[in-house]
Amino acid sequence: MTIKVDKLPYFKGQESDAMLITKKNQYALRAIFELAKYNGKGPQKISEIAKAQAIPEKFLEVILNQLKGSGLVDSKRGFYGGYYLIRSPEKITVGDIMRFLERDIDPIGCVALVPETNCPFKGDCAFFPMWNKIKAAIFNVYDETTIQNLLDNESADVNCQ
Amino acid sequence: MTIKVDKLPYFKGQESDAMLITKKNQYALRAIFELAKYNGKGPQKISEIAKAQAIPEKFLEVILNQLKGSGLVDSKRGFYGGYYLIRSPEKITVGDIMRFLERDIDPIGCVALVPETNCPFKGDCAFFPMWNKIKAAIFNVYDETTIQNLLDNESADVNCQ
DNA sequence: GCTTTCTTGACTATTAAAGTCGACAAACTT
DNA sequence: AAGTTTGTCGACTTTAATAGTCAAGAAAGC
Repeated sequence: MTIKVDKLPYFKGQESDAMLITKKNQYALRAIFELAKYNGKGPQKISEIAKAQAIPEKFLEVILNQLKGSGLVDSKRGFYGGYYLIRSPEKITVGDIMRFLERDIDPIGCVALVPETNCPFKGDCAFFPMWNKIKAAIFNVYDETTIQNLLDNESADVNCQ
Repeated sequence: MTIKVDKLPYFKGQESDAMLITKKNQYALRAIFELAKYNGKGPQKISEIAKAQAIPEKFLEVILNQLKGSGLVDSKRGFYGGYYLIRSPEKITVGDIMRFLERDIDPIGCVALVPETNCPFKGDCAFFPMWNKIKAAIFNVYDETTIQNLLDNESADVNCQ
């Protein structure tokens, strides 16, 4: 539920206990956030984004490549190549990105729909309404947060740095 | 974000991609839920709880033992031994349980408090308000859900079974 | 043709979480 | 008091998703 910090500066692998988001998905968000900074200023190189956001470069290659399927980013090869947004930061929500990243995961997300005979979760039906509420609450926040909002946060310098 | 079901009936290990909750914590919730069913009717054996909720017995031993530290459950050894609640189901919220289970995890949960020089997350400060909102939204649901509510769900038979 | 950069698929590594084991200590039975 | 039953506890092994890497190839521009 929290983002653990005690493994800094170089922590690998998963965050601990019930993290909200995988590192890969964090990287994806941060990459798009970084692209948004240079929106309209031509393609950004993977290596630049990786450096700016402290993301392992080779891993970022994989991630950005996948993100092309989202319709949010596109790329160009060669000397002046790189990645760029194809939708403006105020029209991209975190929800758009998260939904894309989680697209291959079962969209129902409910053991309640599993045939009774297979269902080892005798008590889970009772929990189902709660998990649904939580999921809705999370996506409510995701959907109301645009990349532009995040850029604004940074320039407002509300927190550290 | 979802609870993956395509590995049933016996899936081991983690759920996929950014699950809300670990299996261990799910087991803990379900164990307390099960205890609540027999609240006031004497101790329930680990083996019975394990069977009822399809939890690996030896693993459940570890979990229930830890839960004793929460002040929500207690145990008794011997022939008529087992576990039992020491607070009534309507006075236990999911939030109580989750907070206990996550007690050893950094309570601040914010990279923003890491000294700038160590901070590899150049963009994370911008994300911080969003993560905070989400965390609050989740615990809002957790805190308003009592174990009694869950029992009521089950008897209402809203979903499967 | 040379360099740069993205592309692609297959590959390996890591590590938290999941699950197990066995000797022991209470509590009750007869 | 001997013998069950059941919880206790620490150390241990296993698992599998996530994380991260590699190397050969294909556009794009100079």
